[in-house]
Amino acid sequence: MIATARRAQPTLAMVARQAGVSAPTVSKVVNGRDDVAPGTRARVLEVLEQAGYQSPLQRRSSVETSTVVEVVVDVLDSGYTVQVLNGVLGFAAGADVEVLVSVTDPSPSARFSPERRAQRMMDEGRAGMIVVTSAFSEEQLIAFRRRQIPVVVIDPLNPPSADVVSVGATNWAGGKAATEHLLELGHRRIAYIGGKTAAECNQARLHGYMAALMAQGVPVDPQYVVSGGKFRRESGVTGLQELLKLPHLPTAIFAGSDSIALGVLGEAGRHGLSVPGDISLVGFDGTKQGEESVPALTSVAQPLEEMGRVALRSLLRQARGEVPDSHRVELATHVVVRGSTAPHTT
Amino acid sequence: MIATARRAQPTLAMVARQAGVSAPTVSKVVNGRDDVAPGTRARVLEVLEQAGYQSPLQRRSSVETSTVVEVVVDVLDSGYTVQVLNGVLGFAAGADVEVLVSVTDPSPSARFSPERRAQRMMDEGRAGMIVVTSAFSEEQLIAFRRRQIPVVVIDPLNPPSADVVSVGATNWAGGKAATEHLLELGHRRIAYIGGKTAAECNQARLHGYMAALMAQGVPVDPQYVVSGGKFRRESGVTGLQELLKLPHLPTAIFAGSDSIALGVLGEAGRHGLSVPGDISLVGFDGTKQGEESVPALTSVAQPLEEMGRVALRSLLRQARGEVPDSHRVELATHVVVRGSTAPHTT
DNA sequence: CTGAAAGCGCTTACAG
DNA sequence: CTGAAAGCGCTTACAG
Repeated sequence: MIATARRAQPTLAMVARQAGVSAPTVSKVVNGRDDVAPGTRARVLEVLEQAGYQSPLQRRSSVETSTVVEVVVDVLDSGYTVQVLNGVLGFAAGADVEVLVSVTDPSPSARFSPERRAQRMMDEGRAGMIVVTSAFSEEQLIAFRRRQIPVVVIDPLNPPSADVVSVGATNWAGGKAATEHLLELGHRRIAYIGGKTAAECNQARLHGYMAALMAQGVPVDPQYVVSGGKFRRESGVTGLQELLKLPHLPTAIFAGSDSIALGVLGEAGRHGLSVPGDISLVGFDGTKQGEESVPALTSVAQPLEEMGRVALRSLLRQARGEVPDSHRVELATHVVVRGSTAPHTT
Repeated sequence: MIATARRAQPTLAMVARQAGVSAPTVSKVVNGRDDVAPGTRARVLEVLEQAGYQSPLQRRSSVETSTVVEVVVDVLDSGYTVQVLNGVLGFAAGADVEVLVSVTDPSPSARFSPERRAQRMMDEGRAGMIVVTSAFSEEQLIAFRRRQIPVVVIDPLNPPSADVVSVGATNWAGGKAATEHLLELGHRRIAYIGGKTAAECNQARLHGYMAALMAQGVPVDPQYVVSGGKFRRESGVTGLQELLKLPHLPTAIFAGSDSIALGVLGEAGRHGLSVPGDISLVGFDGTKQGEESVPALTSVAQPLEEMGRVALRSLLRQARGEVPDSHRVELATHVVVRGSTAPHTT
């Protein structure tokens, strides 16, 4: 598909002629003066929009200004976000793009409401937005698209609509591979401690886990499936506590995230359980924290930096007016075997 | 001190009159045309600079544009940088400031040389720069200041000159407190595994350690002072290996950073040494990683987020033309006692 | 190389 | 509320 050839930039005078008013009147509308009749204003606004009028400031900034993309994150605490951001930053350095990081405003008073955010992005001539948070609703994301602001969502909680470009990882395949690894080690009582139940990625991991068990003819025991609150340590702590109440402790646990796995690891230590001696443990994400824990965590690595890179590349393509090949890209996960898993001993 | 009252923005015509040339000539200089005699160009440039001429684009952007500060980091791998950045982001959200994160270009070809960076910051009307890397030399930092670009350095490796504002932590006091903690637990053979030897903060920590020992009449044994390469895991790994060669293993180790301490922790495990059973271990920084290791690390916490906040506040003050109270601020450290230290047993 | 003249795009002040 | 007229700040085309 070929980008529409741009007509010459319309001037105030051209807009005025087309709207059937004088240049000063258009000037007033553009500058938000209030001495314009509502009907006139509406008509002028329409022509302005339709003609794609840009003030000289806007026009220049889109030419001379460096490209700035905005990355919206919840908070930079998890290794997950940091690694995605690293990927974005890495690609940005090579592409001569600058990266603005903004944190989702936790307060509901919403100084940075999506509305204001969109307006600001327009004003500042930002190239687009990479979303690494679930703070934006589907409708909000689509609203950005309507304003022609390119958006890419990283691993959205809900199945992404075709109107929003998203980058994720092969969660189902990863969950399956993690469970297969444990099965190969001889484990049969394998538990899953999940993250946010409704999250698309959590469901995919859970179903990958179930698929692996079923393929081996191992029945899925609902007692061994613990839904966590979030993809956080606490979920691992409470998750293991629940499992400890069961008559038969599982011999292996697949955790929905490295954070959860690290929670399990800490809690196991507190109960005198050895990992991998008593319990084999697999995480998900492949974060640095998991790599550096003792024992180091076997984990399903998501290519987080790669996801950041791909997100930025896709965003820049959109900004150039290219149509993305696909509105959804999933990058491969792979199991990294480290010290937290061992063969099942009877 | 009162900020100088601003004169009305000079126009091209005013500059032209003052330089004794016509407006078109000034226009050419401003726009970098090459049909201007070198002497004329030099004279015009001087008047432009002295008069503080801004193009209409620059003028508006400093009024209408949101405030953007740039944070320059080496790479977002260490918890240290991430936490400082979190502090900056937190304060930024409240102050309606946007944060641009840029990574020090590792390649020497230097697409982002300090020169180009400074130019870009001027062009884009950035409010200033927070530096969390040692990639800039003292001279380069001062060069930024000369161009009126506010700069704040976080915990510089070298003692900061009075021309550059810096924010750090009380490293000496922290090193002393860490060592006192170990002394109170009854330890006497206490080693120090340091980071970058020449770094100001490393020296301060080392000397705090020595001060604590000397105050207790414990001789400083040079064998127990291991200079690490960097503030990284590897230094802890090799540091412990060196200590293991000594006839008497220390009963406690004060590491110059949490990363080093985690390196020690891992290596200790590999040698069958228990922490804190055989060796008590104290880190420095108070990072999340240290908090989440098993056992959790006793550490000298730096108020990293606070440092980020203070840095941004100071930067914004500079940007407003206020003179900082001090060119150097050190925020208090404090020992957080966790599982990696225990009383000395004989 | 330089600058008087013309021109461009927008805004302002004000008469109706 | 509207717009003709004047003006502002900058740029362009070109004569010298």
